[in-house]
Amino acid sequence: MQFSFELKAQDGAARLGVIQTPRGAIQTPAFMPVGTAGTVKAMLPENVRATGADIVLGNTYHLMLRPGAERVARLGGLHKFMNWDRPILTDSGGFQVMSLAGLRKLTEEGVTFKSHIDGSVHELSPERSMEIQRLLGSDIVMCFDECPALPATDAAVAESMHLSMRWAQRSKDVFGDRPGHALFGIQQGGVTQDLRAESAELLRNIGFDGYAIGGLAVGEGQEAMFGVLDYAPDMMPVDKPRYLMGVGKPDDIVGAVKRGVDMMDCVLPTRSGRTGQAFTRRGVVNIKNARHADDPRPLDEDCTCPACQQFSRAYLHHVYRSNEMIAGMLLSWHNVHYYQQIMAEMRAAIATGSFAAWEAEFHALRAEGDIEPL
RNA sequence: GCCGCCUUAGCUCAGUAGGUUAGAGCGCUAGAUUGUGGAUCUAGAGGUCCCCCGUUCGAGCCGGGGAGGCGGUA
Repeated sequence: MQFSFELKAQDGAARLGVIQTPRGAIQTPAFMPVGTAGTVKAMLPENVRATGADIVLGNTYHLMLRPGAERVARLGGLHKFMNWDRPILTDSGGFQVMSLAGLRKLTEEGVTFKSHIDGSVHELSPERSMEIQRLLGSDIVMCFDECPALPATDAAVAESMHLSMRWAQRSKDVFGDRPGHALFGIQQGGVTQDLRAESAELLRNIGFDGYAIGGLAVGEGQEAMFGVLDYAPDMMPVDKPRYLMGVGKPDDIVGAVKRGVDMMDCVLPTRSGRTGQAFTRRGVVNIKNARHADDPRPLDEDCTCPACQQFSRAYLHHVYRSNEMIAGMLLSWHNVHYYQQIMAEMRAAIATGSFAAWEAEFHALRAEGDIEPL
């Protein structure tokens, strides 16, 4: 089976679709939990799947350092290795070009990293990134790019974008023809419309299976990000999936879907889960806060996840404060479940042309705030 | 009973020749976190320096007495 995308419905700019891959379908708009090092941290694959996730992420840079792409390949590929037989999207390592800025050297050829684990030196280039993602067995491969931190000058953003576009061409050249596997280009250009348009055109000329919007949620703020999303999705081919990388908080995701984004990923549900922050319909709950210590009520009375069905806020507070591993497990589970719940509701709303009404209710419930203290 | 050591933030402890507003780590109270360095960062609250008396311009610090704790010894 070939990789394909079918647009099934549209409601305003919001799109309902389905991506077909040999490893299963991905209903869009889709939220993709992040499993950087071959695990959606603190969750079993079967439980990630049960929340409704069709696809998870892996990371080129982290898996390259440990356990090593060749080793994963020898062991049968990333899907078998981490026991997730559905689609996997792998980030190219481009984000680490930014997040590990202190540990790397950037040239036209690529990036030299000093391992944060043992200091060993590793080279990452478009060619090597493609090879690693092939060895991992990734279903959706991302071009190797540079994700500049914002704010930055237009000149710096333009120079970085042009480098990423040259790397995109090299990525495409090496990726070649791999039936059933997709290669996504990544638009850059910061918050400057002209640069975004130029980047999109360069990517369209190369031709990809999907188009990502990169370089957002890196310090520009939600208003600026939505400003870009007001025009960036329309710069992409209508018949290919559009992937907003690294976003975001629940209201970021709703705003992105509203503006025509089909796919998103973010570490927040799992990272926040591990650090005591829960996302609910009524906003954020910091379970570490002392006010939950005696609260027998669930995190969210309307939620069907195990954390909410089987445990009290008092218990979640206790296990978090006691550094018990189940705290990160339960809160991650809840957060991923909540994110997938939102996605399912948005897909249903788009299908029935009621996205605006759904969105209004989403914001109204959050405006009410968390449940009253006891 | 005697001898020695100890007593400073919730806990474990620093502390300057005797000199403004007494510190640290952890804990506590909150905040941040967006293609995951299981990371990190930010802010805040909290003190009868065991008690009393004395010396001194000035005592957590020096002297005396007392209380409590730990260890040794008879």
